[in-house]
Amino acid sequence: MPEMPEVETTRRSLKILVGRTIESIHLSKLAPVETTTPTKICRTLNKTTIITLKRQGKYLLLQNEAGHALVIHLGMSGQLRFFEGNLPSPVKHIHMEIKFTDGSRLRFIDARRFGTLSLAQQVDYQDNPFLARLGPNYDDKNFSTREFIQRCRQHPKLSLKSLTLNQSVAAGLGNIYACEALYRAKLDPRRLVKSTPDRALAKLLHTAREALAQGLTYGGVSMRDYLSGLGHRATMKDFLLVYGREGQLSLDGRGKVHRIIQNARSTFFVPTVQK
DNA sequence: GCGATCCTGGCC
DNA sequence: GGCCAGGATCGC
Repeated sequence: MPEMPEVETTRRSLKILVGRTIESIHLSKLAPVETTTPTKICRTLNKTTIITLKRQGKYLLLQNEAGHALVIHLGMSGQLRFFEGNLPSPVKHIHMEIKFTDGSRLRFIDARRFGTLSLAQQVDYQDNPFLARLGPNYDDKNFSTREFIQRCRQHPKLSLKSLTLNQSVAAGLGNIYACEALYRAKLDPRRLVKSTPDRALAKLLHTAREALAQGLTYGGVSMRDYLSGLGHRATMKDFLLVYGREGQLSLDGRGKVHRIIQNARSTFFVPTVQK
């Protein structure tokens, strides 16, 4: 999926939605609506105005004046695209289209339908089961190293790779940045949390933040189908140290990149560097 | 914990 | 045709 930098890039590009009033919402028959119903989504948001765009981990929240939010997860292939004028058509896999009173539109396009649309109506969003499960955001400045380590210790049997992908420990990393963070921390993705000292976990938090921050600087990875909300290509792909480099040297030339499968996902790492 | 699974599409 | 894909849940 789009990971945190891609979602945050999308959020920033969609701030132009603020102040727009929803005229209507159309959901496709196959729209990945979870934990609520299309009717509820429409009834809750129709004729209301978007006042803020927030993000929790990889979830985007479009919040209205009543504090109710449409919660969007882009899954693996989801895109949000905003249009003011002409619409490119025909476009396949449009699963949601919001029409605003000024004639502009927001589309949710998601070929694989791994994305989700849901609602959060309480101030703390804890009524949304997805958001309730999330740990603190990696980019939350109040998220301390101490708390991160405490949260890691709740899962002693997880491999470090599984740990970094676990959104309840800390939210925002996906497969690419998990590989990048582990490489930067010189930690073997197969290593278990229980055999990893606090110092190394602290390092991992730091490198995860570094990798995400760099991703954000370049506006996301843009592997094959990611586009920001306005349709610009991103370039972070050119800066990945290990992800997607099986059989090649890491980008910084420190060793040969191997690919293994963990939890049915590819892990790229450099065994001679990561211990 | 791990593997299977939900989907479609791109690439070799 | 087979393999791969930025995610996350569910059942064993």
